[in-house]
Amino acid sequence: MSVNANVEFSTRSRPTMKEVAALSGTSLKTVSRVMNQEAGVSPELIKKVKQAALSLNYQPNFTASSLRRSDGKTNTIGLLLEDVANPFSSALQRAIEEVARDRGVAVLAGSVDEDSARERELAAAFISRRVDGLIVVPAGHDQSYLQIEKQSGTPMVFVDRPPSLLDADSVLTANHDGARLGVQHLIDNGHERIAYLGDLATISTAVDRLAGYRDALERAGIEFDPSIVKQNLRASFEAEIFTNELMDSDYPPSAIFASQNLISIGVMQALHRAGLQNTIALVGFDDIPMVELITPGLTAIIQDVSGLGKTAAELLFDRIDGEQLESQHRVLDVELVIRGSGEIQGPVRHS
Amino acid sequence: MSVNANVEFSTRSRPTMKEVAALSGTSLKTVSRVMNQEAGVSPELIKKVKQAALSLNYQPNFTASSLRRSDGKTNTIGLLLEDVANPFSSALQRAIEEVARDRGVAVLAGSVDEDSARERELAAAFISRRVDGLIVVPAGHDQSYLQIEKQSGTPMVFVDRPPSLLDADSVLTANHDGARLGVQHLIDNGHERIAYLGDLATISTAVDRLAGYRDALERAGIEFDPSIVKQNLRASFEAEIFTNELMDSDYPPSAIFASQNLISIGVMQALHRAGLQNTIALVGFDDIPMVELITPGLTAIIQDVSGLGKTAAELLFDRIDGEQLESQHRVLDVELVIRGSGEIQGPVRHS
DNA sequence: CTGAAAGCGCTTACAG
DNA sequence: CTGAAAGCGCTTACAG
Repeated sequence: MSVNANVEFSTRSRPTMKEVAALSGTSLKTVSRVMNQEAGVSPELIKKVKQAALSLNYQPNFTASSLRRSDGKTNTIGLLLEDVANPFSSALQRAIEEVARDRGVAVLAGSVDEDSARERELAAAFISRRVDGLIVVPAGHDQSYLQIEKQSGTPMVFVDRPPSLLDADSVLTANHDGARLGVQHLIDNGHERIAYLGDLATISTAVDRLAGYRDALERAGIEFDPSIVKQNLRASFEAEIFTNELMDSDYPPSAIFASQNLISIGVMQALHRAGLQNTIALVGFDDIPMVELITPGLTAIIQDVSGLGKTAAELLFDRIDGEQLESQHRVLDVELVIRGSGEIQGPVRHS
Repeated sequence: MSVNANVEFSTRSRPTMKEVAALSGTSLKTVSRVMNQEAGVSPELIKKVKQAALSLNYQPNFTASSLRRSDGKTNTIGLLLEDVANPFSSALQRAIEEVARDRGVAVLAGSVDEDSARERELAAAFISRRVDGLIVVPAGHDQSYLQIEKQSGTPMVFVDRPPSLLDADSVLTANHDGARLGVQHLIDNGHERIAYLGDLATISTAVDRLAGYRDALERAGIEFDPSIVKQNLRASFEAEIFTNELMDSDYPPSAIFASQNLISIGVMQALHRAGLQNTIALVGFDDIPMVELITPGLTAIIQDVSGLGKTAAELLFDRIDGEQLESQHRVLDVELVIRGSGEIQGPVRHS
């Protein structure tokens, strides 16, 4: 049974300020004053207007007011994420929402899916809706298309990956240093033959992490061996396959550095299946869910995803508030969390 | 070094159709015709207008056009989720985005956090921005505040949980039948003493799953024992604690039904820590990530989260397109995925 | 303290 | 095929 069968299909159009004015016997301008809580309206008129608004169920039209208002703000920002469904993106979105919420700002979000055409479409869609600012995890390698938009006064902040061919704010993780730290940890535990399994070589974070890996090897005087380095792994199962190949090879590594959580998962699956999880050391970049249930626990380089989102949102709102600074570039530190997999000892004896 | 140091701080205001008209020597209306690809403009004028638009970097203002257009559509919908950061919500968001994307519709999303005040605030924020429709995972127990909005012609669809005190479309999972199926599976494997660990008793899905549990027991002639039933578990660690209590009790259950993935994780942690993961059977509602790495694998009732989002979005767009149907109520089937934890045999012998 | 007029950037409804 | 006028729902700038 319908709760309100009698009104089910009646569609009254939405009341306007003009109608509220008519019902309350005042002017449009007075209604506007009351709705915006401007000072200098007599208590009687305030009461009348509020009553009329209530009885008509008046709901202010924020898009109309934003069109006319001198600041032109829509109190809406746009978020371009890798994929709203992946844990990194959604943690980012959550942290940004938190900052936006406190300011009465709504958040438009979309998935770029590592597709530069999609990135431009989404940016255009948000711009045509006149968002007050943009937070972007870029997929393409040329953000110059946003130059005009930036000059037109739309603040924008890049997160996780820096913009290319565009000078703008960015908030990044210490990818190079983080990877170096992780590989250094394996070296400290007696490993020399350390494989590297990485993401798409077109993603800047993957490039930086590989550089960090090489840096750690170089500092320890270990030669770089391309045969135990694999990039462009796009899924856990690809990492699993390459791990199997490594283990079946003539000269397998004693340790693995996984540049990303999906890759860590693939490596762990391969090691578990081969019964090598307590033999081959593993350090991963990024945390994985439910890490407590797996033995040995994953030793990992953890990034501050909430911090990335919060910092990006704060920078963005500073710009929206009119601050005119040079481009800001923030780099957030990582943390090495020790859980067992990275402390499996390697063959090298340190004195 | 800045890529464009010379223009860094110059903020040109955004060009309007009027300016494009002036530059191209045509009228505002002709520019509007060209931008909207209306038929009946001479090729020469089209060319002139396009050139002028390009040289001014004209970007259409969709909010302004939506204010004037007769359909009034903003091509934006609003999503009220439990928490954009949780996997269920973000999978839902992703599926909805997919459908919206094909129609050129942008998605506003926000987290309700099981807070009914927050639910109303978010709904109001989206409504004041004149979204074309709302998809809601309700937290509160009274959605009558949306009645007026619904009558005003804003389509809305409820997902995962039905609306209360409001007649509207809904897309739900078969929670009762799914839970019954899971508990039935444990009974079929020889269990009679089956504990139930559930979420907040104010959430309708939790209520339905508990009812499904009781239904399965009743059908098998097993008496309901409140001492091994716990509701209102809000985190994995709470489920872990209660599992420990169960195991330490005088008459522990031989099997556990976990009504939700966070609870499954807590139970698994407790069982693993006690070394009982191959002794006590477990079936969970909802999948957990990385299930492949854990032994025994979690036997689970899997819901079609993408299907929920896709169906909800399709229903919503049907309404936005003007279909005037009675309220639609869809219920999506679940699947029992067998992975080992639910097939641990209980004490009862079936002939 | 209150309100009539103009205008935000567009589209609609008309007229030529 | 083209354009001048009016108006979407509001706020601004001004006058009383």
